[in-house]
Amino acid sequence: MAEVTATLSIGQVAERTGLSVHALRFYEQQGVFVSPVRRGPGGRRVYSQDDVDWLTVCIILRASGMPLPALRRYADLVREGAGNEEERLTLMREHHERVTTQLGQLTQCLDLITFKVGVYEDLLDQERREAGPDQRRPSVDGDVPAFRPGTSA
Amino acid sequence: MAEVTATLSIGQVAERTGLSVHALRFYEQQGVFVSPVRRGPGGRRVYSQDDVDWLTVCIILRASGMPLPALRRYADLVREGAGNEEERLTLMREHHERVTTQLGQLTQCLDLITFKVGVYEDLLDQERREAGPDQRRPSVDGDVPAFRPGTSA
DNA sequence: GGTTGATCTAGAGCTGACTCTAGCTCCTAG
DNA sequence: CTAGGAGCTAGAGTCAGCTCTAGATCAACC
Repeated sequence: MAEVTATLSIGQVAERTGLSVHALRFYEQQGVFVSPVRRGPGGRRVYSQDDVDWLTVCIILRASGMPLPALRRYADLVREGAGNEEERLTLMREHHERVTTQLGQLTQCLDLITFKVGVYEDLLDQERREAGPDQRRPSVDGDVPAFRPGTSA
Repeated sequence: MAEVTATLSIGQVAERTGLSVHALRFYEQQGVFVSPVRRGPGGRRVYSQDDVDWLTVCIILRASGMPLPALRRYADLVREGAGNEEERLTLMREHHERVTTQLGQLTQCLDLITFKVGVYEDLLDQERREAGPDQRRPSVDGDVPAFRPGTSA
């Protein structure tokens, strides 16, 4: 047992995960950790590499919009141990769907932005080409040509 | 002038945009509309098709995480009329960046999920193949094999 | 005339995810 | 021995983005 499983303080974990110490305590209180965070002398939290690994997963899932309750649910299942893989699968598949939906929306948005950016670039280009400084058209009503969703390259 | 530019009540707009009437009033108060929403008899809001079109754009931008203040800023620029295309371009490019960043994160998350789903599917598959009902292994500590970011197909 | 039902305004309330504060305990260095 | 810094707990505060409520108005139908 010469394994010195590096233990980390809350500050160190904050530093290497990018979460704040506040957030770490908050996550703990929310039951996001698989194993209860151990305590060292003086009641201080002691984190293991496993904790950090788990947090890394949590951070990715959070970044993709998984709500904390779902994260807790997942942690609960993992904590329970083998035998509930179906539930974990369900949870992951649900999130998979959320994420793909989101990807769709983002892509649609990217279409829109690309379209708008193109329009404005053309406009500015044209302006520049057309004449020297100070040449203003009567103002296009509202916004440039309407974006028709699905009209992207 | 035989153009009967269909006018819509707040309820109708809510219905066809999917926003709540509350949200519509809130957006208006937040200055998200390009032209002030007109009022009909009795002070009731009267929306035009243009308003709905604009809302459609707003909804897409919101869905991709553009904050309301940015939306307002954009509306301000459009309201001002031609001449500020550079600013609009900047705004859009900024959002473009946010969106691509987000797309990256989501993709990373999708990798993770796909990996986990694969693991659980294999596990369940194996279990099913291995024997009839009730056969439980001593419990895999923590979670299945760690996910190494960037290990996806 | 009475009752819906949609709207209106102003403002309070809610949710999620943190973030911050106060007051206290430790540990370490000078 | 004391000063500083990191940590602790409990709980309050914040922010975005809505959502809901109350109390009033108004048009339309029975």
